[in-house]
This record gives sequence, structure tokens and C-alpha cells, in this order.
Amino acid sequence: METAWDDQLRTAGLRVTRPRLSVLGVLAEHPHVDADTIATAARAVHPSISPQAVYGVLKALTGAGLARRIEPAGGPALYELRVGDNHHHLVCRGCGTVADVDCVVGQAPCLTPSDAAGFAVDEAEVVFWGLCADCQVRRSQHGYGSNTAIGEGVGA
Amino acid sequence: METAWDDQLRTAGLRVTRPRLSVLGVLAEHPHVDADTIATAARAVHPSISPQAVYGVLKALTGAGLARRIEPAGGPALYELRVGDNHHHLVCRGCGTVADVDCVVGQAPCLTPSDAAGFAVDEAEVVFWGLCADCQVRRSQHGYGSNTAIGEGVGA
DNA sequence: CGTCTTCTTTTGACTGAGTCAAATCAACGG
DNA sequence: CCGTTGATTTGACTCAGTCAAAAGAAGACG
Ligand SMILES: [Mn+2]
Ligand SMILES: [Mn+2]
Ligand SMILES: [Zn+2]
Ligand SMILES: [Zn+2]
Repeated sequence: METAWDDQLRTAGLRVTRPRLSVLGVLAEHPHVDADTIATAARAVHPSISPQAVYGVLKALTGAGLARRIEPAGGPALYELRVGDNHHHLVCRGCGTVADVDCVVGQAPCLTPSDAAGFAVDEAEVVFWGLCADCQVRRSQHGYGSNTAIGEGVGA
Repeated sequence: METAWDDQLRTAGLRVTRPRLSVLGVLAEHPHVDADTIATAARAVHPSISPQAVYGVLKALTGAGLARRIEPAGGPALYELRVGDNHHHLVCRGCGTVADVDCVVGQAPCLTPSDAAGFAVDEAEVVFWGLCADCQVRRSQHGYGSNTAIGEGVGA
């Protein structure tokens, strides 16, 4: 199951190295992690890996289309292996947790602007901001009202 | 026309100061600018303004709901005075130019995820990525094909 | 108008996230 | 097993933004 990384790397024209396999292993277990968390986790299997190596690996992986980088406002970049399906994200304002949202259209750009102003649009990036289940509970316990604002069902 | 800033600031419980008026003036003329550009432009009318003052002003303005902050991936935060209408943005991958996109729904959240995973969603942030008209021309002149990929008309 | 309180700005140090380049190291084709 | 070339390490550096103490100014009140 994990030797598949080897093929994916080689097919992408990349050499198979221990830093790359470690990072891929971390990404497989934890979707939506930042570079620092990846470095810490990767060190468990490859203790001598340097922070810069992690950046280098992530750049190689994203460049080759094996990983995806997202940058939710207010935090460091996050990486994931789920690529090529144009999915979107839910981000919790309370704790930063990120969850995947399937795109109902499937292919980019899944939305088209009402007026594209001359732009050739190739991607519609959608981030849903709100509170995760845990943070809703935590907030209501501390006296705040739970704001359950839901709009119509358009899908995304 | 510009004395309206005074009232807006006071109504928001903020004092009327020269740094704040300068920043508001810059934002009124240039939508979607970063803090550094604001500082440079504001210095034309208030030469002694410090970079930190700009950050402080911007935090006060956004906190009071007089300005909005957006953070397109790969660049510094941008600020604008157009607030409260839940509009979206087009960002050029070539030159970073940002254009507004009216939201056809008007109120947040204008989209609802297909599966909210227990989140209470209060906002759907949409960023359309592509190439602006100028960059399309520039690219085709240099031999690259113009990729005109347009999806269905959902509006945003 | 003058004074006093409180909010703002300034000054300057500092952090976090990421980049860049030179030197060392290791994958893998032959 | 060697040599080439790509990858990692090391270390310095940038950029965007934060934090806190000290100085300054807005504006409430007398
Ligand atoms: Mn995802
Ligand atoms: Mn805008
Ligand atoms: Zn949460
Ligand atoms: Zn452009």
C-alpha cells in the first residue's frame, strides 16, 4: 500500500527519497496540516529531516500535482494529498479545524462570476467559515448564544 | 464628501485622527491595497505616518466594520471600504490584480456546503482565480495559448 | 479656554512563515 | 561500482505582521 508512493514519485519524474516518503506518510494520516506539524511528525520516522527539507519536499509534491496547498486566511499554509477533484473546505473560526466539502459540480471552475470583468477564470476557490460542532458546544457552555444561520441549499 | 469620514469614525466610537483620515482617503481611491502600499500613499498627505500606525488604523477600521480585510493566497492582506454586501473577488494569477464580483444572493452565507459536517456556517468566501484581460494578451503575445475555460452560469 | 483622562501613535524590538544560495549528500542510470 | 544530477542540509535572510512601553493628541468636562 505504501510502496505506491514510489511509483507516484517516479512517474512524476521525482526521485524516491526518505524525506519525501516521510512527508507523504504524514499527509496520508493527517489531511490539512501545516509545514511545521509535518516536520514534527515526519521526524518520528526520519529524525534528521530539516525544516527546509520539508518545504522543499512540499514544493516538489505540489509542483508535481501529488499534493495540494491551501492558505486559509489567518494561518499558515496547509497541505493535503486529495488532489484533482476540485473540492472545497470548511474552516472553524474557533479552533482552525478544516473539513473537506465535496464539490457538487466536480470540475473547476464550478462557479462562474456574475460578471467576470474580462478575466479568464480557471478556478473557483470556496471556503466556508463557521464553527465546528465542538466549538459550538464550547461556546454555548460559556454563555454565548449558538448562532445557527443556514442559507438555502445550493451545494458547492 | 470627505467630512463623512468624521461621522463614520465617531459613530463607531473611534476618535478622528489624521492617520485614520489619510488611510481612509487612500482606501477610497484604491480598493484592494496592501498595508505597505497604503502607508506609502498615506505618506503623501501625512508624511510622518509610521507603518505600525497603518496596521493600528487598519485593525481599528476592520474591527469597527468600516473596512474589510481579505487575504488571497500567496500575497499580503488587502483592504477595502466596500463592506457589508458579501461580495466576492476575482484574482489574476499573472499580476495579482483584484476585481470585485457582486454576489447574486447578497447575504452571507450565499452558498451552503453539500455536507456541512456539523459546522454552523456563517460565510462562504469565494475567490475566482484566473487571468485578467491584460495578462491574457501578454501571455498570447509570448506564444502561450489562451485558455478560455468557462463553466456554466451559476452566478456568485 | 484650559485641564485631565483616555485613546492613538510612535518607536523599537521581536515573531512566524517562508525563501534563497552554497556546500554536502545520495538516487539511480550506466 | 561510478559519475552525474537532483535532493537535502546548513545558515543567512526577507517579508508581513505583532507586541509593549513611552510620547502625543482628541475631546469631555468644568
Ligand atoms: Mn481538503
Ligand atoms: Mn472587494
Ligand atoms: Zn472548532
Ligand atoms: Zn493580470
